[in-house]
Amino acid sequence: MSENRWAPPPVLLAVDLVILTLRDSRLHVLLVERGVEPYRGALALPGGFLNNPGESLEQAAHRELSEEAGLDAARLHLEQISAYGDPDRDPRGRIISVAYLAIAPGLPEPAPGTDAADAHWVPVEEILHRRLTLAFDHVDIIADGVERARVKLEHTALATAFCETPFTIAELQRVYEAVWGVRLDPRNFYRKVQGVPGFIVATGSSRRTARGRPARLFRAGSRTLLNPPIVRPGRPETGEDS
Amino acid sequence: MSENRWAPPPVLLAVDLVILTLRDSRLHVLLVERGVEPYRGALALPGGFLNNPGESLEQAAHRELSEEAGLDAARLHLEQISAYGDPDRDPRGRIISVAYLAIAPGLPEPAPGTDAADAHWVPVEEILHRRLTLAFDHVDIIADGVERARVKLEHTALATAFCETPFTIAELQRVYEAVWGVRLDPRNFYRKVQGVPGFIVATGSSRRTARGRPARLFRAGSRTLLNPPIVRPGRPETGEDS
DNA sequence: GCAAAAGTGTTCATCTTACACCCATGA
DNA sequence: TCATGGGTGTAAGATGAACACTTTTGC
Repeated sequence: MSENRWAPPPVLLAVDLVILTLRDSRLHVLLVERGVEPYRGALALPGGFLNNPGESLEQAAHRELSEEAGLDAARLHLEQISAYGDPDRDPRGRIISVAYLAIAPGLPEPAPGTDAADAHWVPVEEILHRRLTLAFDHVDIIADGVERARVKLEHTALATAFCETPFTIAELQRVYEAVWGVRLDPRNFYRKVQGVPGFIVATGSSRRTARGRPARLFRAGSRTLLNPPIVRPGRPETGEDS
Repeated sequence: MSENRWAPPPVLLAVDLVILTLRDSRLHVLLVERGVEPYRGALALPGGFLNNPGESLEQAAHRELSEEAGLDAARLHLEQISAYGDPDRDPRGRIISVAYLAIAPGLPEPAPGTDAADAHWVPVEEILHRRLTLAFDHVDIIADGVERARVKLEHTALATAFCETPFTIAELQRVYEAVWGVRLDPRNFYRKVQGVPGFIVATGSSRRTARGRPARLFRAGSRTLLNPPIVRPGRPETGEDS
């Protein structure tokens, strides 16, 4: 920290949320339609300014989670992605945004009549591949959040945050497939996840499905770090140099 | 973002730097002795307030890097770690700090007489294991930065940022050993790093050492993402659950 | 020649992958 | 009994750890 005789210019600080969930086996992010300028009418991440003098960044994220998305903040994964501070990222002036990644089990379309009435689940693929235009730098923030989720699926028990408790191994597999955008062999996946000590724990009961043999039910284990990791199928080699 | 009729309270924004390097085969971080309250006389990370209205967070980090550490910002690894915003992290008031991780090849002790005269390289181990007392929440920030470096050594070419160009494979191995705190088999390491396409490229020449066969010299390749990864030796299993 | 560090070959255990096969259910 | 998804066995190939061994230097 430098000397404090000179007063540094204050900035505004916002918290934005990348809320991911699985709907119909596809990865979705929650976006809200902006009611005010700038970017009025455009889709944006839910979020808001840090407004309580005593609240931490994480507490602000929890508050926005319930205010803007109507989500019970308790019992849901929340972690910081990054801070975004380009001088021209917001036309209103110098606004630094701290983005958080939240992950929730499949949720219904936000109910009309609430604060979250103008919120919608949008497939991540539409934003990242079709480059749907969003407000501010929110496409970049979503890309960073999704990449974070992709990486953490390998080494942490993050995938269970996408599932209701209890869940089947097939449901867990759909999480990996949707987030990574790959197909996995169900037989090998079955053994692989069971081979990680502490990852998932059998509840003892089963669940009947539309057809086929009933699936055993599991809940998340106490272990948050996975070893051995659940490795992502290797992307194709792109040989360069020697 | 919420409505803008009500003005949110401004906060002060600081940028702090976790500058890592290898000295004598041990991981060190650069710390400065604080000349002003609070924490006068204590060791702290180099950093300062965001003071130029038009500068991005990353530009501010580069500026602090040259002002406080006397480092030519160009050509050195710099990435954001996280934002830290606990309400009571700074006794002066509400100050949010965005921390950056910088990695540099072995550098001399900062020269007296410069802005960086009160800066010192401190072994990371002393801070993390002996829990040396630092100003603010800087121990946590260093822990996060070191953990980031540890993880990224596996999947990215970050290790080359610790080395001068050109470097030997043994030097690269010392980076992995110091950051991970492990011993690696030189023969297997030798082949492993050469087996990752694009990671390191032979320059064609060699360097004589004090004794022993001269080592081939390499420079960083164009590939930043490593596959296959350089895997960290498995930490011991801690069996829980089933 | 000897010590030391660089670099190579080889073996054995383990992990991954692919896929044949069996199990339990609804229709 | 058939179709379907859940779950098990297993063999071939790839990977990784351990370590014997060769190469090239300074002394």
